[in-house]
Amino acid sequence: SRRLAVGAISNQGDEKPDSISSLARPEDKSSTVHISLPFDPNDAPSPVSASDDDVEIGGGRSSNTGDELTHGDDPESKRRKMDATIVDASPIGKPNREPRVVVQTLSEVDILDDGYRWRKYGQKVVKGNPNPRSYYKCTNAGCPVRKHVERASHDPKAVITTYEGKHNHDVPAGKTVNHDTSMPMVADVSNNITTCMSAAFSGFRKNCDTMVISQQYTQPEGSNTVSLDLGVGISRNHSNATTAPHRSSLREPIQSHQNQSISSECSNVLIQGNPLSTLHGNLSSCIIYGSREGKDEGFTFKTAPIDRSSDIHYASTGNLVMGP
DNA sequence: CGGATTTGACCGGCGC
DNA sequence: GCGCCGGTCAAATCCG
Repeated sequence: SRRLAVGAISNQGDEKPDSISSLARPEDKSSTVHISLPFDPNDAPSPVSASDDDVEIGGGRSSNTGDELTHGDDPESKRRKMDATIVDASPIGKPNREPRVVVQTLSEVDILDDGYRWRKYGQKVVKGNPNPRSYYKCTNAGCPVRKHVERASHDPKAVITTYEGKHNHDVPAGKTVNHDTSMPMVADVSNNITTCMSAAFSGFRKNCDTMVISQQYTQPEGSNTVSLDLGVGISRNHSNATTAPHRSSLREPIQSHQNQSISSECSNVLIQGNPLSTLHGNLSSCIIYGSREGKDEGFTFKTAPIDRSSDIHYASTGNLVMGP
């Protein structure tokens, strides 16, 4: 079950089930989340991998060699060959891709505080996007996790953060007070979507000092709908925890344009695995619907317009105070 | 002064 | 084989 619980990353080996989960986390000013997780169909065969459209579980390539993290080898294949004695440890094409989590947030700041400490090691302008992409490494010794952050070309408020790898350590003390280590994650991960959600949610959790998530996870037989009710409570205004430069004076509410529902309070998470699954929960002002990532890595949540009809969840659940 | 950031160069993959 | 491109390195610089 442990593997299942980490289905999204189980192909990478082992370790803390939510280590990767903690990666995905929106910032306080964020309103949307876009998560992409790799799946190993062999590890976590899922009955919901029906759609190629928006959600496909098991889209990830089954590498079975994804132990680079476990073994502590730095899988970097692009090592500069300054020294001829260096031998590439990963001779096979690109069999072992690190787990990748793509988080798209709407934020005015680039840096999303996910509880970990990052050191910037590069910046590059990539084709098709005038905004530079910044590259970060986890500063924790031996931690292979990297991430890159860029703003979407089409939406200057959309920050796309891509995480690669799994943290082999906990959130640095002081960054996050993660009291609720026993927080019930998704217990039954018969559905990989849920796994992804657990990843995403735990990311939220890590963002907060205290966050109680109670979930009711149901998947009616023969239905393509997954319901996930999350009661989210955060005790602390976490805005102080962010390392991002603060334009404290600019506290105008994030305007909701097309793909976002804005509420600094708790709201809904809707994962629409079109057509295969719909996940309802309460989280942080975001609607997520799954989609497949183009390549082999793939599981992607994209944001979708919130259905205001579901606003009832605002009242019925969570107190996710994301703002100051 | 130590750690983080900046930035140009370098490297390897990939397409033509 | 060549050039483009994304990703990384590392020296220089910045900053607390």
